[in-house]
Amino acid sequence: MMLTSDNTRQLLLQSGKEQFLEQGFEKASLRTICKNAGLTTGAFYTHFSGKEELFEALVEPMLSGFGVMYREVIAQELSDLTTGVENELRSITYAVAHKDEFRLLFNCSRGTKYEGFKEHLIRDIFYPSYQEVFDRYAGKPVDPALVRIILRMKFEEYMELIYGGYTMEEVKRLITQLTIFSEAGFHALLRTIDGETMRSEKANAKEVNREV
Amino acid sequence: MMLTSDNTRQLLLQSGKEQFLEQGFEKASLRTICKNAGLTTGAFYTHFSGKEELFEALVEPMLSGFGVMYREVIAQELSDLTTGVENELRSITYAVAHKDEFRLLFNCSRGTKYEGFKEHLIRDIFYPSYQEVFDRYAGKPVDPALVRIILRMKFEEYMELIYGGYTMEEVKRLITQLTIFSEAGFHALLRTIDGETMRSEKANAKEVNREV
Amino acid sequence: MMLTSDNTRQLLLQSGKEQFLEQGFEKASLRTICKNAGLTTGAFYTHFSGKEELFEALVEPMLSGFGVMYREVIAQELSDLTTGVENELRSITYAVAHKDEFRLLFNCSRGTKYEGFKEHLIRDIFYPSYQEVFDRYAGKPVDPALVRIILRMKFEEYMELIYGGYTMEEVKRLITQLTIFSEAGFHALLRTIDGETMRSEKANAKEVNREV
Amino acid sequence: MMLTSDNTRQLLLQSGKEQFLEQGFEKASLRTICKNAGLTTGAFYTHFSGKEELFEALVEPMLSGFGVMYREVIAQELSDLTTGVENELRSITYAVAHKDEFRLLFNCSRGTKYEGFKEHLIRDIFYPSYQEVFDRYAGKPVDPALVRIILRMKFEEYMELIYGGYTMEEVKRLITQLTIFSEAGFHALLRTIDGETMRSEKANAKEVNREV
DNA sequence: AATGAATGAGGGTTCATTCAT
DNA sequence: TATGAATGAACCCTCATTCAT
Repeated sequence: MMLTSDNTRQLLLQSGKEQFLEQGFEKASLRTICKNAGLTTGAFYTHFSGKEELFEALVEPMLSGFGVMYREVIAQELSDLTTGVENELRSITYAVAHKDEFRLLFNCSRGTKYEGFKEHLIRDIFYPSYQEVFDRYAGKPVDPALVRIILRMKFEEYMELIYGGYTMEEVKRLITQLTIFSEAGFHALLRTIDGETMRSEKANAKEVNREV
Repeated sequence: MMLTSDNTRQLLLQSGKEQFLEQGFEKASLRTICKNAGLTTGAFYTHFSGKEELFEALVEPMLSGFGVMYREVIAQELSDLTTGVENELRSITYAVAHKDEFRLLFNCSRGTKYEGFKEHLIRDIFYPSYQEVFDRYAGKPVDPALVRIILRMKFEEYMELIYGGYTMEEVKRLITQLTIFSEAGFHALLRTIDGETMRSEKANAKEVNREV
Repeated sequence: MMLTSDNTRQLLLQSGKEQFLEQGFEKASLRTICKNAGLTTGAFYTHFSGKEELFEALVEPMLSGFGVMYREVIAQELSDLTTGVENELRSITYAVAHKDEFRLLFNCSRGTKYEGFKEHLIRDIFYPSYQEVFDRYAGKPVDPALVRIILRMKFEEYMELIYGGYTMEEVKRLITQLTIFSEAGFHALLRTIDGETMRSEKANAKEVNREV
Repeated sequence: MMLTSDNTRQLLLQSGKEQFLEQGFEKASLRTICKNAGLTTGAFYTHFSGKEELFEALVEPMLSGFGVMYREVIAQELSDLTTGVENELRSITYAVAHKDEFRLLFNCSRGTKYEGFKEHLIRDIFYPSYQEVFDRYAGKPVDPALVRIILRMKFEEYMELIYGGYTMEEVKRLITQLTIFSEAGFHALLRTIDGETMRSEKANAKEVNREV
C-alpha cells in the first residue's frame, strides 16, 4: 500500500509536469492533471496541499541538487581558474538530466513563488561569483555591465546546449569551442579597455590557445 | 468630446499594459484592467473586441515598426559587413523605446497568438540571415549549432542592453565592446576549427583589431 | 427631414424584421439590428421605446388589418354557410401578403406579449365562431374536441398554403380540393356519429358533391 | 450516497425541463435552473457538460424511443394499409407519455441542434412514407402539395390529441372518428380529381364506409 | 435626429479547493 | 486512500438601455 501511495504520487507528479510544461502553471488545470493521472481531484489533496505544492515538489529536488553541485563548482572555479570547461560540462550534464524541471522553473513558473527565479539566479547567485571570477581573471575590477551581459550570454548558451537536443559529445565539443570564443573575446576586450590594443598580441593569443 | 474617447482607449491601453506586464496575458483580469482604468467591463468592449485585441493593440504597432526597421537593417548588413555596430545600435534604440511592448511580446504573451513569437523570431527570421552573415564572414559554411548558440547569446545581449537601464551612451560603448568580444571570439573559433591554431597568430590578431 | 425620419424608421423596421425572423425576438440583438440598418443603437431610441416596441410596430398593423377582415369574413360565414371557399381564399390572400408578419407572430414572438398569440387566436377567436358554424352546419351540437382538432388542422392547412410557396392559382385549387376533403370528411363523421351510417348513402354523397 | 448523485441529476433535469418549457432554451438561465434545483451553478457541471447537454439529456431518450417505435409502425403501415388506427394510437400513446419532451423538441429548442427538428421530421421522415402510403392507397401518384398539407394537418391533429388533455379512451374515439373524417375526405378528393364526380356514387360511398 | 461611450446586470463556463462518504 | 459532488468566486463577454453631446 505504501507502493500504491508512492505510485499515485508519481502519477500526479508526472501528469503535473506534463501539464505545467504544456500550459504553464496558471493555465494548467488541476482537473486535467488528475484526469490524466487517472485520479479524481479529491485524491490529489491526499498527496499535495494544493496546486503550488505540486509544482514545488517537481522543482525543489532539482533545485537543492543543483545548489549542492553549484557550490562545489564555484569553489573550484575560484581556486583554479582553468577548470572552466569541466565545470561547465558538469553543470550542463546536470541540467540536461533535469531538463524538464529547469524548463518548469524558467518558463512555466508564472504564478508560483519561483516566478522571477531566473532573474534571482542570475543577479543574486551567479553574478557575484561571476564578477569575482572576472575580476581575478582580469587582475582588476571589470565593468559590472559587461559582466552582467556576458553572464546572461553564457546563461543563454547553456539554455541552447540543454534544449538544443545535442548529444553529450556534441555538447562537449560546443562547450570547448564556445570557451575559445568567450575567452578570446574576453581577452580582446581586456586589451581594448586597457588601451593595450597594440601591445603583446602574441602573448595574449598564445594564452588563449593554451587555456582551451 | 473626441478626447474622451481617445482618452478612454489610452487609459485602457495603459491599464492593460500594466496588468499584462504584471500578470501575463492569461492571468490578467479584464475586470481589474477596467477597474484600474476607471471603467466598467462593459465599456471596454466599446473600444476593443476582447482581451486579445487589447493585447494586440499594445504589441502590433511596435511589431510593424520593428519589421520595417529590421528589413532595412538586414539589407545593409548583407551589403556591408562592417555596419554591425550602427545597425545594432539602431535596433536597440528602437527596442529601448518600446521596452514594455517587447516585454509583453516575449514574456507576457502566453495564451495569445504571439505565444512562441520569440522562438519564431530567432529560428525563422534571425537565424537564416545570421547563418548567411556568418558563412560569408567565415568564407565557408559555419556549424549551424554554433550559429544558433551565438545568435541566442547575441539576443540575450540585446535583452540586457534593453532592460539593463543603461543610457544610450553606455549602450553604445557596450555594443562596441561586445562587438570586439564577439568578433575576437569568432575569429579565434574559426582559427581553431581550421586547425590553424598554431599558425599566423599575429596576422589574425591584427585582423581582429582592424575589423573592430 | 420628415422623409429622413420615416426612412430611418423603415430601415429599422426592415432590419428588425429580418433579425427577428432569423433569430427570434429574444436572441435578436438590437445592436445587430441597428448596425444592419446603418444606425447606432442610440438612434434607435429616437424611433422606438425599446426592442419590444419595434416588434409590436412590425406586427400590430397586420393584426388590426386582419381583425377587420376577419370580422367581415365571420359575419358572412354565419349568414351564408356556402361561402367557405371565397372566405378562405380571402384570408389566405391576406396572410400571404403579410407572410413575414404572421411568421413573426407565430414563430418568433417568444419573449414578447404576443407569445402564445397563436393559442389565443385559436382558442378565443377562432374556436367560438368555428363551433357555432359547425353546430349550425350539423344542425345540432358537435363534440367540441372534434371541432378543436379540425380547427387546428384547418389552421395548419392555412400555414402550409401560406408558406408552401404556391401561386395564388395553386392556392385556389388546393383550397377547393381541401374543402372537398374537409366537407366530405365532416359529413362522413356526422353520419357515423348519428348512427346513420347504413342509411341514405346516396343522398349524403350527392350533397357532398353539390356543396363543393 | 449513490442516490444523492442520481437525485441531483434528476433535480437538474426536472428544473431544466421546467425552465426550458417556460422560457425556451435560449432564454432559460442556467443560474435559475440550478437555483431551483437547490444547487450552485458550479455543481451543474458535475452532471452535465453544459446547457445544451442538459437539453439533450431531456430529449434524447424520448427521441430514440420514438425512433424505435416509428420504424415498427411504418413497417406495418406499408405491409397492411388497414392498421392505421392502432398505429396512430400507439404513436399518440407514446407521445402523451412524453408530452413535455415533445414540447421541448418542437417549441423550446431554438438555439439547440434540435432547432428545426419538426420541419426535418415532417419533410424528411414522415413525408416520404406518407407520400408512398397515399400513392399506394390511391393506386396512382397523388399531388405532393395535397400530401404535404394533409400530412401537416394530421401532424396537428396529433398535437391536439397529445396536448388536449384527453383520456386515452377519448383519444381512441377521436382517432377513430378522425380516421373516418380523413379517409372519407381523401376518397372524395380522389373522386373529384379523377373527374369521376358524377359517376358510381354508390360504389364509392360504400367503399368509404367499408374501409372505415 | 443622431452619435457612441458608458452602464450594470446578467449570460455560460471554469476554477482550485473542501468534505462527507 | 480515494471518491466525486458541491462550493463560491472568478472568468470573458453580451445585453438592452441611457445620456451627454
